[in-house]
Amino acid sequence: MANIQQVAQKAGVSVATVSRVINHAESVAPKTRLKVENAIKVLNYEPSMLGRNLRNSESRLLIVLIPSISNPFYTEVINGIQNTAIANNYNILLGETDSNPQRENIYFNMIKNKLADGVISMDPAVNMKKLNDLAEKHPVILCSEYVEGGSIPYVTIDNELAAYHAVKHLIKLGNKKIALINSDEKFLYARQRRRGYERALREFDLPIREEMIYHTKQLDFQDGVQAMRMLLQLNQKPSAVFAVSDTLAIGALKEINASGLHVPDDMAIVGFDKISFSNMTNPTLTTVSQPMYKMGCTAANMLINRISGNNVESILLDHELVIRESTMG
Amino acid sequence: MANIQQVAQKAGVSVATVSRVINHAESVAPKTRLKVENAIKVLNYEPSMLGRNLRNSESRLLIVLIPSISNPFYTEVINGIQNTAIANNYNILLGETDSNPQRENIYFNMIKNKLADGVISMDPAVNMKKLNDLAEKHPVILCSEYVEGGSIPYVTIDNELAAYHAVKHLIKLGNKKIALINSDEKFLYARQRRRGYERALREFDLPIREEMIYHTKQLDFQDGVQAMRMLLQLNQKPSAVFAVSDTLAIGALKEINASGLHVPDDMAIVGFDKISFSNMTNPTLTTVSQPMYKMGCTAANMLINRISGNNVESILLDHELVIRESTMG
DNA sequence: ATGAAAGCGCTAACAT
DNA sequence: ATGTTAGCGCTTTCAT
Repeated sequence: MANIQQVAQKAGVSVATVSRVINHAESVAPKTRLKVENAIKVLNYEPSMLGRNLRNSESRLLIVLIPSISNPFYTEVINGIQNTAIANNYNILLGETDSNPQRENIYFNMIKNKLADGVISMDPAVNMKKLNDLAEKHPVILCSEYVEGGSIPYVTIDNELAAYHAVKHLIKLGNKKIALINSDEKFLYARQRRRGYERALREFDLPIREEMIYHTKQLDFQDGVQAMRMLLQLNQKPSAVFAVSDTLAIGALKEINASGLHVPDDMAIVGFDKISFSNMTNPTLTTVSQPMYKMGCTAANMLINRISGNNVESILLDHELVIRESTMG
Repeated sequence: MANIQQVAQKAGVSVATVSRVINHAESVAPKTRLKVENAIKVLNYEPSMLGRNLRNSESRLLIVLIPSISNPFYTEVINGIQNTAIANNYNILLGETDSNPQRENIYFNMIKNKLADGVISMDPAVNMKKLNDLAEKHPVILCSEYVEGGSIPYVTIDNELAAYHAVKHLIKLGNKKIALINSDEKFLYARQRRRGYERALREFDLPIREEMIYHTKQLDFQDGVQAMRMLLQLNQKPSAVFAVSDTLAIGALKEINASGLHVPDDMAIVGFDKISFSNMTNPTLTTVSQPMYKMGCTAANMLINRISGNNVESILLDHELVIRESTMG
C-alpha cells in the first residue's frame, strides 16, 4: 500500500502538495494537480486514516451504545443514526453492551483514546456516573432513555403521556380491569410509563391494584409469555393488557392464544414501539409508535453538533397510538 | 487529555519506560513501575489508540458487512462475531450497506486506509469483483453467502441439503403440491435452496411447476405476504409452502390466516433461519435452524487467524430441521 | 503555487 | 533496567 511519500516522489512534488490535492485545496495549479492525480491512480494510493486522524485528532467515528442488537426497536433507531452519520461523513461503531459494565468500558475507552469522537447511548442500564464523567470532556447524547434534570442532552418521547394515551384507549373501550406488563422500574421509562398508566386509571376512577402490575426482567418475547401466564392465573383476571414493549406484548398475545382466549374479545392488548413484526401477528397489534428513525437522525445530528462545539438542547418527539386488531372488538 | 510525554515527565522517567509499563513489559523495576502508575492515575491518562495504531499499523477493528440490520438472522450471527472479537481484543464495526455500492466503498476504503484490519461479508449483494480485489491484499472472510470455487474462505451451511430436508419433510406429510417462496436467484443461496427443493420433488416423482415458484425482491415480511397472495390465486393451489427465510414465511403465514385458511390443515409451511420470532407466531413455525451464533464465532475466528497471517480453510456447518406447529397436522 | 519541516502519540531498536 | 531516538502517514505553518 503506497503512502503519501511515494506519491509525492512519483509525481515529482512535495508531500504537502499531495496533501493539498487529496484535501481539495484550491491553491494547486491545474497542471500539478493532474500530475498528482495520475500518480495516485498509478500507485493505487489511498490516504491512511490513521495518519490523518492522528494529525487531526479526530476519527469521524461515532459510538452507539445499545443493550442488545436483537431488539428491533434499536435497529430502526440505528438506521436513522447511520444515515445521518454517513451524510455528515461520519461512521458509526455499534457497541452492544449486553448491559455488561466491562463491555461498556471498552467503548468509553475508545472515546477517551480518541478512537471515536462521541457517543450516543441508548442503553437504559448504562453506568450513569461513568457516562457523566465522560460527558465532562467528550460529546455524549442520550437517546430514548435519559436522566431527568441531568446535564447530558437527550432526545426521547413523552413516555408518561404515551402510556396515558394507550391506557385511556383501553378504558374508552370499556375495560375496567387493565393489567400493566412493565419492565424493571429501575429504568426511567418504566417509571414514566407506569405513571401514565396510573394517571389514566385515576382519571376514570378505576382502582390501581398491585397484582395487576407485572415486572419483567428483560424485554424478550419469553418475558411477555411469562408475564401473561401469571396474569391469567389471577382470581380477578384483567380484560385488557398494556405492555411497555411490543416484544412483551407479542409474547403475551402468544400466551393468551395458547390459553384458548380470544383477542380482543376476551382480552384487548396494546404494545409499545411499533416494531415491524407487530403488524404480522394474528391479530395485529395496537401499539404506541415511536418515531424511531427520526429519533436516530435527531440524536446523530445533536451529537455531530456537539462535536463541532455547538450547544444543543434536549428534544421531545411526538408519539402516536396506532390502533389495530388487538383492540378492535 | 494527557499524553505519554506528560506522564513521563511527571513520573521522572522516559516515554519508553511509560510505554513499557502500559504494555506490561517485564523489564521495569517495581519501583519505577509504581512511579509511572501513579503518574498515570494522577493525570488520568489513557493511551491514544491513534498513536499506537499508527505505529503498529493495526487498528484491531473488524468490519462486518451486512445488507440490513433489521433482519434478525444477521443479529444473531453478529452476536457470535462480536463475542469472539472481544475475546480476542478486537472490536467490530458494523457496516450496513443496504446493498448500496457507495456504502460498500466506504467500508472497503476503511480497510485500505488501515482503519480496520479485516472484513467479514454477509452481504449477498456485495460487489464480488471489488471484494476479490480487496482480498488480494487484505484479510476477508465470507459468512453465510459465498462464492463457489472462489478464493475467499467462507463459513456457511449446505443450503441445498437443508432445503432438501425441509421439502422432503413436507412430502412425507403427504403434500403433493408444494410451493417455493424464493428470493432473487442472483444469490447463490437462493439457487442452492431451489436445487434442494427440486431434488426432493424429483426424488418422489412430483412435478416441478414454474408457477409454484415465486421470487421475492427482498426478505421482508411484506414480501412474504405478497408472495402468498399470488400463490393463493393459483388455479391449482399448493397444500404446502417452503419459504427460504423465516421473515418470508411469517408474512406468508399472515396472509394465509387472513384468507381464512388454516395452518397446517389447509396449508403447511416451513421457514428458514429459526429467528426468535418464529416461535411467537400462531401457529409456531417449522423452520430450518442455522447455527447462527456459531457461524458468527467461526467467521470471526477465521478472520482473526487470517489477520495473524495463518491460512484458513472454508467450513460447512450443520443445520437442523425444527418441527413445530405449522407442519403438525 | 509550492516546498521544508515540525509534530500529532506512540513503540521498538539500539545504546548505555 | 532505563534512556535516546527514529519513524509510522499525515496536515499545516511558515518560507520562498
